[in-house]
Amino acid sequence: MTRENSPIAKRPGPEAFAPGLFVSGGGDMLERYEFQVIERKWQQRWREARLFEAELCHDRPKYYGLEFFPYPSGAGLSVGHFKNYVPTDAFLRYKAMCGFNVLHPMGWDAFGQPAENEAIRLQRHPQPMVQEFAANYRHQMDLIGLAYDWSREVNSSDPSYYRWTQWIFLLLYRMGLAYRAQAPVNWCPQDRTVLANEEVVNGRCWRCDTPIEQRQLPQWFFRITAYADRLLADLETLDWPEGIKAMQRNWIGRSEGAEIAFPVVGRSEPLRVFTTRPDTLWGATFVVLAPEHPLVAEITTDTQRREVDAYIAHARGHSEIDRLAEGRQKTGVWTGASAVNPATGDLIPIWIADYVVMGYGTGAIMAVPAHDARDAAFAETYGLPMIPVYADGMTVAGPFSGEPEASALVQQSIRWLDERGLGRGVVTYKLRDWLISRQRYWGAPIPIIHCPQCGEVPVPEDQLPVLLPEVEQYQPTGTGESPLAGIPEFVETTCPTCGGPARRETDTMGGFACSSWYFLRFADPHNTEAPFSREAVDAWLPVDLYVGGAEHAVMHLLYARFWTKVLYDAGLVGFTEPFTTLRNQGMMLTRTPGRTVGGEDAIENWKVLRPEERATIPEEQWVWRWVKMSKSYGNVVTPDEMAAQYGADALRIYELFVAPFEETVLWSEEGIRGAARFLARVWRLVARHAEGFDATVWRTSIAQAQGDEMALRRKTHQTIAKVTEDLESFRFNTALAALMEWVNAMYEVSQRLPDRQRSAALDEAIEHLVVLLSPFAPHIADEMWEGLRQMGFLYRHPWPTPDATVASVEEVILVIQVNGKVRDRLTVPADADEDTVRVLALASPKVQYSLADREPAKVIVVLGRVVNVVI
RNA sequence: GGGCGAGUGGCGGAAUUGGCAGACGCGCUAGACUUAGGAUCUAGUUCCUCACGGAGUGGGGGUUCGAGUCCCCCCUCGCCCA
Repeated sequence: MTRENSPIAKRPGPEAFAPGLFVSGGGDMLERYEFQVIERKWQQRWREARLFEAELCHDRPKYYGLEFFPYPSGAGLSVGHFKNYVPTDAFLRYKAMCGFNVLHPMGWDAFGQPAENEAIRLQRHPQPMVQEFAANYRHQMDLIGLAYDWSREVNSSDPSYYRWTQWIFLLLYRMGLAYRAQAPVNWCPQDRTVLANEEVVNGRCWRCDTPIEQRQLPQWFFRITAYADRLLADLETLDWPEGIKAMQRNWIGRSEGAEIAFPVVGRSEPLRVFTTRPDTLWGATFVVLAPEHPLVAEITTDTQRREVDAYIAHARGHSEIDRLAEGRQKTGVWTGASAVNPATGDLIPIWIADYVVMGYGTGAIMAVPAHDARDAAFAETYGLPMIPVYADGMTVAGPFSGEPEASALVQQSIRWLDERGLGRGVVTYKLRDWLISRQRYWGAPIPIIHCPQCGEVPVPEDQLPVLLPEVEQYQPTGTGESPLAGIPEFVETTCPTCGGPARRETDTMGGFACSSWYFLRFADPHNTEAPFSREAVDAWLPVDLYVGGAEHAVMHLLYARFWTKVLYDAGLVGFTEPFTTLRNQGMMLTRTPGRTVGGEDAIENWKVLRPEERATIPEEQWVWRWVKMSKSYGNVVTPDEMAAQYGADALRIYELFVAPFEETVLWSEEGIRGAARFLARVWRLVARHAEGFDATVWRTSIAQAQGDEMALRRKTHQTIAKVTEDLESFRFNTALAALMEWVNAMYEVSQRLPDRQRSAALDEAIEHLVVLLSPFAPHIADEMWEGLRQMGFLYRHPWPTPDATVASVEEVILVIQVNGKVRDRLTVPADADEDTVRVLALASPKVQYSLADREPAKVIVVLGRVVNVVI
C-alpha cells in the first residue's frame, strides 16, 4: 500500500488541480478517479483480508443485519433491487465502525415455485440452474461492494440445508404441530399445485396470477393456529412498521364472540353456530350452513336434495376468497330443514350458501338480516324476514329491550346465554393452519413414510435427508400428486417400524418452510450435527435489523415468527421473536412504454409494450408509465452497466440520496450522473490537498482556529453529528445532503487558500470527510484514505465523535417579525437573554419603520429563533 | 365500504417541541475557461411585480403572536383489508 500505487499520489502537483486544469490531461470526468481500477482493487483487498467474515467474540456487542432471503432469478439483479441492499450495507458498515461485531450473511431461497417455474420455462433442470443464477447474484452483489460474510452462504435446495428443514418438520410432527388432513384447498391449475391461503392474492396465484380453484385433497398442515394468541400478543414487542403489524393482526383476525346451540327439528343434537354479535340473536331469522358442512347431507329433505346437491357442486368451483368477496351476488338453497331460535323459540329455516365457509367458526352462522349487510343481501334475494334488535339507538327486542344500544350488550348477551345453557363465549381466528404440502418436484421432500400396517411413520433422524431423486422429468402432473409419485425407486421403501413394504410421502414442502429458519442457520451454517447450536443462535440472534419489501407481511414474516416460537418451546433457541427491528424499503419504478387497449379508461387498459412488440406500434402512440423493472418488460437497468459507466460508488450514492429509504422512487440516469459528479468533486478536493497532508500536524494547531477556519470546524462537527443521527434513523438521503453541504463549504475555504498553504481546519474536514463517506461509498473512501497515507481499512476505523463545543454556535441569526411578517434579521450572541434580544429587536430601523410610531402590543421572544413584534 | 399513509417549485425531495418554506440534488438560464464540451468554475432559478412589495405547501374553515406542521370538513392519489 505505497504512495506510488495510489492514483492520487500519481497526480501532478497542486497547481494541476486548479479548476479547469485538472481535466486537460485528457479523458472524461469519470475516468478521473479511475473508479473501475479503484473498485476492483478494494473489492479484492477486502476479500483477501476476509474483512467481512464475522466471528463470535465477547469484547464487542454483536449486531446482526439481514435482508430477506432472495430467490436468485435468472433475470439477475436490477438497480431496483439495490434499493434495499445498499442502504442496509451502508448502515451495517457504519455499525461496524461504531464498534459492533457485525454479522451480515447472504444466501439463496432456491427451493420452491419461483425456481421451478423458471426452470420449466427455460426447459432446464432447476438444480444447476439455481446454482448458476446464485453465482450471478453473488457476482453482482460483490460488484456493488456489499459487505457480506460469504463464508456463511447457504442454499436452501442443498441437501446439507434441507436435511435440517426436514428435521424441523419432524420436530413439529412430534410436537403435534404437523398433521395430514383432507380439506378443501386452493388449487392453482397453472402451477398444478395447492397453495397456502397466504399465497392466494385476490383469488389468484401469487406466482402466476391464475384464478384459484377449490379441490378436496389430503394435505399437510402446520398448526400455526395453536400459536395465534402468541403471534398476536408479541407483535407489541416488535419495532416494525405499524402497517405490517396491522396486516398481521388483521390476518390473525382474532374475534371474540359466542357459540350458540340451535336445536334442529327432528334431530337430538343441536347445531352450533359462531357469531361475534350474540346480542343480535333476537333478530336471527334463518340459519346458513357452509355447503361443505357435514350436517347438510343429514338434514336435507328429499324434495330439496337435488337442488342442494347441485348447489354444492357449484360452490366447489369457487375459491374461498372469491366466495367471501363482498358485493358479490349472494346465492343459496334451502335444505328443507328448520331450526329453533333458542332465544325466541321461533322456527327458522336452515339454508346453505357459499358465503359461509367451513374454515371459520363452526361453518354455520345465524343470519341477522337487520344488522348484517351480507345477511340482508341474502334475505332480500330470497324473501326472508327481517327483525330488528336495535332501532334509533335503542334495543327493541330481547331481554335488554329499552336499553340504549352499546357494545357492552355483547358481553351481557353471552352471560345471558351461558346462564341458560344455550351458548358460551368463545374466541375464534381468521388465521387458518398453514398448508405446507405441494404437489411439486422442486422442494424438500416431506420426511414421512406411509405403512399399510403402522400408518404414518416419520423417517428416522439418522436416515435424513430424504434426498430429492435426480430426474429428467419433473413437470407437475396436475393429477393432485407430485411428480415424485411416478418414481418407484423413490416411492417404494420399507417401514422403519415394522420393516414391511411401505410408500414414501411424495409431496414436497412449500418454499416458505425453507425460509422460516434460514436466519438461524446463518449463525452456525456448517453444523453437521444439528440445524444450529443453541450457543451460536443465542449469541447472534435475534436479528437486530431485518430489511425487505412489505409484500411478505403475512407470509414469510408470520411463518418465521411461528417457527421461532416452536423452536423456543422445543428448547432449541432462547428467544421468541426472530426479528427485533424491521424496515421496508420502497420500490423502484422505471419509465416504460406501453399502449392502451380499448377504450378511454387508460389506467385500467394500459399494457406494457414488450421489446419485441415495440416495432409494431408507431412511437408517437406509445403511452409511458412508471412500472417495476422486469426482464419480460425489457425495462431493466442492470447494476453491471451502471457500475461500468458511473462506478459502483456512484450507484450506491444515487440509491441512498434519491429519496427516503421507504419511498417509491423513479429511476433516473440523470440522478446517478449527479451522484458521480459529487464523488468526482470529493475526489478533486481530497486530491488537491493530499500532497503534504499530515494527520498529526493539523491536530497540533487546530485549537487556534478562528474566523473562517472556525466556521469550517463548526460545520465539520455539526455534520458529524447530523450524519450520525441520520444514519441511526435510516435517513440516508439527508445524511448525504449534509455531506454535500459540507463539501461545498470546504470548496469555499479551499478556493480562498493560496497555493501550497495548508489549513488545519480544512485538513481536519478532509480527513473526517473520507471517514464519514466510507459507509456510503466505500471504494473511493478507502482509496482516498490510502491517498492521504492513512493505514488500514476504513471498515475497521472508529466512527468519529463530534466535539460538541466546536459544533455549538456562538452567534445566532434571529428573525425579527412584525405581525408575523419577516422584517429584519439580527446576529446576536447565542447566549443573549430575552430582555437584550427584545431591546435589540425594537431598536432595528426596519422594525421602527414598520411600527411607524405605534406602540407594540406584545413582543414574543423565542430565544435562538425568532422575535415577533405584535401591534 | 372500512383501515392506514401521502399531497410542498419544471422534477426527486428538505424543514427540532408550531418559529426564516423550498436545504441538498436533478433540470434549466446566463457567463467564464475552452479547438471542443454531455467536463469544470461563477451567478441565477416558487409565482406575480420594473421596483417597493405582495402571494404561496391539494381546496375550504378554525386554533395561535405565529401553521407545511395542530383541529374540523372536502378533493385527489397510493397501499392494505373487504
